Amino acid sequence: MSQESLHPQLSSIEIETELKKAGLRPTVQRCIISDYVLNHAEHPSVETIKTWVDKHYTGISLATVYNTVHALESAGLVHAIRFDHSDKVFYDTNTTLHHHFLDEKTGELIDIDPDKIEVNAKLPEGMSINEISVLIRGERA
Amino acid sequence: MSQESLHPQLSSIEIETELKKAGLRPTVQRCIISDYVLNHAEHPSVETIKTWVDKHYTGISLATVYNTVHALESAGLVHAIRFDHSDKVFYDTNTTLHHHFLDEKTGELIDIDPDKIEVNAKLPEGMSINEISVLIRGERA
DNA sequence: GCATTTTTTTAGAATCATTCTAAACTACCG
DNA sequence: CGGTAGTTTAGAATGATTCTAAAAAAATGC
Repeated sequence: MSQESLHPQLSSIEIETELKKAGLRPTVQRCIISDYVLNHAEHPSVETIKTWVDKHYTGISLATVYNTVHALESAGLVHAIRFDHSDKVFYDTNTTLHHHFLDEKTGELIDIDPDKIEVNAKLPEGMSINEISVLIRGERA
Repeated sequence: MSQESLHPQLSSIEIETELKKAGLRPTVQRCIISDYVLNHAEHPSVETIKTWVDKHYTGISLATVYNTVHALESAGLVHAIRFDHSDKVFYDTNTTLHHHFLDEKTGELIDIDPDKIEVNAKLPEGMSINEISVLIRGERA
């Protein structure tokens, strides 16, 4: 599936090396949180992460969840995204350029591969483009 | 300029009728705030609005600024937008479909007319499209 | 290994944007 | 006018996030 290219599933062991490679110490807490965020969650918010963590482990503080997502973000493993419809920050595992589809019925957010969307922009003189991101709102059958 | 089609400049008198037409009482505070938001500001945040209001008038409360932008929003005169780079809500005067250009150097946000950007999306089966919005990040010379 | 240094985790306090509340005020309608 | 409904207000409450300072854990050096 094309899902695979968007969310490469790393095993728990790989998480540890992934963190190390990114210059982050693979502490217990970080491994737990990062495994969830990078391998299992879909655009989670901090709230989502904390809820999941609390259900499966004890004694991981909210501050650590924040610390960890910030560490992942600075390391480039994750991307903070925001949308008009919510005041929450979501974290996107997919740090390569891609687009989003928002199901307006369910609120579900789905990654769209960049080669599925073609954008042609005629911008005014002097505007240079670094990045284009598209949000499509709609519904899934 | 194409600016005109995006930000129709209403005179203060028209503001009053505009508010009435939208079913909002044209109170003194609302006229002041709405005139700024609809006629003079560019994608203001509540903070921006409050700062401006405080500089030009006295005794308008923060709560009223919030109340007013919410009223404008429910009336469809304004649109709340959020971007990855900021945790603030911005209000967009232009409620018709359009796109945005974000100058990554200055943080300035510029409206882009929809006919300047062509989008071709090949979505998976069963996804219907209600609206497409494009954000271009780049720099202006 | 053990002592030292550095980084991480933590609980709780602080902050910031936003919403709520309840009382005072204003606008509109007869 | 006088009453009713809508609006404004200050300040309290909320919710997300950041900060703080101390305890814990990990890495480093010998």
